[in-house]
Amino acid sequence: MPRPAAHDRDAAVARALDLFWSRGFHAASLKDIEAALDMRPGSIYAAFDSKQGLYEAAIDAYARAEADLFHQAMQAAPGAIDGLIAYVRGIAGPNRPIRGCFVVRSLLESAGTNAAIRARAETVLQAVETRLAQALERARAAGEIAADADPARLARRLQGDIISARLQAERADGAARLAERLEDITAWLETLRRQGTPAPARRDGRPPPGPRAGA
Amino acid sequence: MPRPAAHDRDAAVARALDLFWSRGFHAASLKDIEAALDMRPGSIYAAFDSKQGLYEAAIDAYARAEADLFHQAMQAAPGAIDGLIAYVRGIAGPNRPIRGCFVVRSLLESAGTNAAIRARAETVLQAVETRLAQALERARAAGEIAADADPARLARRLQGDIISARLQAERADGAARLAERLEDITAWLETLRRQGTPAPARRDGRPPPGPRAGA
DNA sequence: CCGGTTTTTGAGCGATCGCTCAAGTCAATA
DNA sequence: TATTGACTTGAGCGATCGCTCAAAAACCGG
Repeated sequence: MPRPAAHDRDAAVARALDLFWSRGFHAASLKDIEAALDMRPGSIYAAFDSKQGLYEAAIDAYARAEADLFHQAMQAAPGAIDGLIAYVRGIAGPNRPIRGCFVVRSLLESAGTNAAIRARAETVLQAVETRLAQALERARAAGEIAADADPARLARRLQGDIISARLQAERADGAARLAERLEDITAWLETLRRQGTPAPARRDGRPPPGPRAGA
Repeated sequence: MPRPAAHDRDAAVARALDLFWSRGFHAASLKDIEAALDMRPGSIYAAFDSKQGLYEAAIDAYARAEADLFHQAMQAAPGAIDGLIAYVRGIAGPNRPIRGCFVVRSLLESAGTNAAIRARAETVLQAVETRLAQALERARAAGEIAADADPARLARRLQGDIISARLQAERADGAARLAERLEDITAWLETLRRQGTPAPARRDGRPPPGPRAGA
């Protein structure tokens, strides 16, 4: 009975993400958006309510894509540290943009002006941090890294390092800068692994001792 | 003969910096600027040519202030590594804002929209990197860190870590996050120092061997 | 092929944007 | 104290902003 939508919502959000990623929220005008999505204002507002609604949809899509990449890397790897290394290496993998993290860009731009976007960006960053902490906790439980390592703190550092590496992609010669920083991160992860127990299996039934501050 | 300016240029730029720092370039309207500087449009344009001119003046003032802090820390310290540690600690010192780096914010916001600001931000980042590399080279020459360390690469990593630490200040509970990350950086600098030659003085007249990749 | 429902269109709304400039203000000189 | 000339003021410019809505278009079930 009804007329079906002429546009593909996911594709539209993907194009919006690309636009917002390169121009930011304020500098991307509705004229830009109309051109990028090949949609007229009425359709855009029917589908996304507002420019901000579209931006939030873009953040969500980005977060989902990032989570997928993470879980793919973890699932394909034999151990948690291997998975983290694969994930980090994949950041400069083929078909991946040489750009800073979109969520970080969102957080900075919205910091003093838009509480809703800021909150969404924070939530995503927190979710990533938790994901990393869980992987590191798995690595600790499996004896891949030191039994007294602090997964939560290590996760904060790892996330900071990844964000920082990706930020370097925004500078001149960004690809080389990004690659170098990713190398440093993987080297650090290897260092963590070297501090684990040589035999991966637990030797007794007792849980490992409590955490200490990260290296 | 002429009427002297009623406003203090440096104070005006400082207020503009604070405004741009919290709202960014696009979201800071001229109404906001008029209020922050307590100046009317005519005076603002007579003094700074354009909103962008004021922004560039703010970047320059920020860069100068950062350079001063760095040189003060280096001058007061007995060695180059001590100076770097003091500088890093000072980032969370009293009277210092709990905020991400203004130049990074500028780089990200201007990336896809404003080549002039982007170039200025890049130039400042490059200058900071060079400063750090020179300090690390001094540390290497003095035997404070390993003779085969790569000051340029270590500088890129150190700058990335500092930027990343300051970025954490933009998140919830930013002060604690910032402090933790700064601790990690100083711990890393101490590690570098432990890899230097125990006796600080050069043992012969020959220069130390060439650099290798950083730890 | 028509009637019913939904989507798309695009002109254009009021608000705000960055910015200009003629008039007014004020301090230093003569 | 009158004159001079730079600085300040603020109304308001044209352009653009995000957004609305009535009309036209398009698809589907009957």
